[in-house]
Amino acid sequence: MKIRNNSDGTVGKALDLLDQVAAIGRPVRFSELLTASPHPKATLYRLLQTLTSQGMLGYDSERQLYSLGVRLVRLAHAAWRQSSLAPIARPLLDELSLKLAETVHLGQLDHGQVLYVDKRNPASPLAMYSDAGKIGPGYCTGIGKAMLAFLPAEQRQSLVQQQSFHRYTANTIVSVEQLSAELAEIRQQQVAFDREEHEPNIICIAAPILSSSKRVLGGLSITTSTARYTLLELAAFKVDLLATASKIGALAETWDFPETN
Amino acid sequence: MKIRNNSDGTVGKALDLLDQVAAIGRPVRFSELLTASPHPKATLYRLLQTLTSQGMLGYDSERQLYSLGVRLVRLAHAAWRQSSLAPIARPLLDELSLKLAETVHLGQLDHGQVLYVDKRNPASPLAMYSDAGKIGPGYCTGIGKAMLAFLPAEQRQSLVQQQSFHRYTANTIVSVEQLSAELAEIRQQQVAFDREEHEPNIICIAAPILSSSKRVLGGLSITTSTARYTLLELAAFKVDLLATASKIGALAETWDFPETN
DNA sequence: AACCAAGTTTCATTATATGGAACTTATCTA
DNA sequence: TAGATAAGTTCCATATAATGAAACTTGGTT
Repeated sequence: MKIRNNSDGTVGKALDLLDQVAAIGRPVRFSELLTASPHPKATLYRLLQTLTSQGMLGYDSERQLYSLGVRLVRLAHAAWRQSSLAPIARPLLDELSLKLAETVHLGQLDHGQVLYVDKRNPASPLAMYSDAGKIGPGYCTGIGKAMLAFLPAEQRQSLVQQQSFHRYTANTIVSVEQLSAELAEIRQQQVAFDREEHEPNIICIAAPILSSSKRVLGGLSITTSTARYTLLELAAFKVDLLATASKIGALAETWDFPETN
Repeated sequence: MKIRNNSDGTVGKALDLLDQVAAIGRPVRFSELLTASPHPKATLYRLLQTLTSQGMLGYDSERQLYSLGVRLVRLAHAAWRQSSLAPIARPLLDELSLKLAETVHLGQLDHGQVLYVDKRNPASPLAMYSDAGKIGPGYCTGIGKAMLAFLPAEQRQSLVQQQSFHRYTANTIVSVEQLSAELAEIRQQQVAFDREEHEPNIICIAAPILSSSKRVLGGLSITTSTARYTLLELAAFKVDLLATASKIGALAETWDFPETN
């Protein structure tokens, strides 16, 4: 899963360390990091010092625990604001979610995986970082497959190879061949389906968001459960889905950022 | 405002560059970054390459524009999840906001400024300057003053000195002396008020969130407008505010992070 | 076609990161 | 409580990576 082969010098090492702390998912001691670290004690120690002093990590000196720092949240807020996709798509997500009364996701591609950047759930309101920022597998989510399908052949094949397949359900795609065939099908259909491939009873229809030059900017999906709709019925959302996806793509292109803030 | 004196080597330079891109607030060209950069062309170029290859920056090759990268959003999501404050406080914010029917903010201290990490806005949404991930001044917001007031003396004085005062309204505190006096008052009262110091007609009552050892973990505020309440009436929320703040503080201490994810 | 600006690569030099080992706390154990 | 063990921190010669002046390439303009 973690294919970040090229080191990119010291900066790369520092950022990998951030990932390591993120992956653990809770505040962590020096020694715990050390056992899983490719670096010797002194090197790891200095990397942690640097990141802490920079605010990328927090350090609880009472308990001697490192955790991800507040500077990340600040930077991510700026990232979200200046992404051409998320702020533009907001009103369109509202509209789509309201019209269909179903959950809508907006995602972007991140190293072959899906990064969810926004979500609308008609029932419960959105809490910013609890939903946005989550990642999901590329090969067994609607958005993931939709985005992969419309990538340039070379990049697509490379990312397909990199998927680390895991059988979440009986329907999960678990081979490069299966996935490639599915992606070809998606290119023809213009939309991707998640046929309970990631979670039982959860199905979705998804489309890529493309620029005018057909570059993949992101993906859009409508998610529901088998209790509410069959896959066949879900296909009826195709028109609305594609319309919204192309609107977002068009807006993202012409978007001029506000002069100052 | 930007007191990040120590360079911390290459990693520090790279992170400063991220801040620079964030501050511009929109996708930006190489040359624009170069004019504002302390580094020569080649150095800046390689820093950008590294950050882009690491996913901390995105690069639109068609338009030759750099922007903050998706990896930041992923890391911030993890930061939010593993912060001891935000996930724990969630249900309590809901409860408080619902009970009082007013806007509730949760903040943390970041270099003397307030970083808002969560927000609850019941039915009537007041349009104002705050959202998760946003930062606000420490010296003229309720949360900021509440947190500063309860810091250890040495740290408090240092941060008070670092504030760059700007008179947003007629009531804004604009000197170190005024602020120090206000903070002393806040320590006695246990709560801080924002008396239209940041935005006209916006007032709030705020309290620090403290650990059992009286360390400042964050701040909590109830915000409203002068159209709805007077400052005096706002003081009636003190009991509920302090109760919720201390509940959050207690929970944050005992919180055991889930084993795995 | 010649020019200019923006972006990219090169390479010798310099500065920085590295990591083995010694050292200093904390924590456990008998 | 001493002694032992582990965890965290500092040191310093060496190796490695970052630097930046300059040359080069690319794309656009007159």
